Amino acid sequence: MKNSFELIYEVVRKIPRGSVATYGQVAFLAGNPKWSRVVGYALHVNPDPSTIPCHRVVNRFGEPSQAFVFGGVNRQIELLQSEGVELTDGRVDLSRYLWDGII
DNA sequence: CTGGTGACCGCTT
DNA sequence: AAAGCGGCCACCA
Repeated sequence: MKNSFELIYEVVRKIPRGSVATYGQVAFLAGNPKWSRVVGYALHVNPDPSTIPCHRVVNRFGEPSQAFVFGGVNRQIELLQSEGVELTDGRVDLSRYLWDGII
């Protein structure tokens, strides 16, 4: 019996490199579109940041979370750029880099 | 044990 | 069309 967090972690772990997914997308793939909040908390505990690319998860506006205490809010932008994701005005073009969910 | 909060989103009026 | 509200899970005090 997997907890909701496990499902969320698995979905986030499946996010391909060079693409980004939104909390709603992860929540939907996890099985419940209303888990968007749970997704945020799941990444908050982020038990394994090495395997869980939380930096690839952005809010609905394509911006990184404000409370992203991952070692610096800018850190996330740096990581995304390092993967090849183009950031526009601190925002990600969801139309171009939004993960289709087709792995 | 209970209450409240949190990296959010979708729906209703 | 816009604005406001609720909802789910887990952890903390």
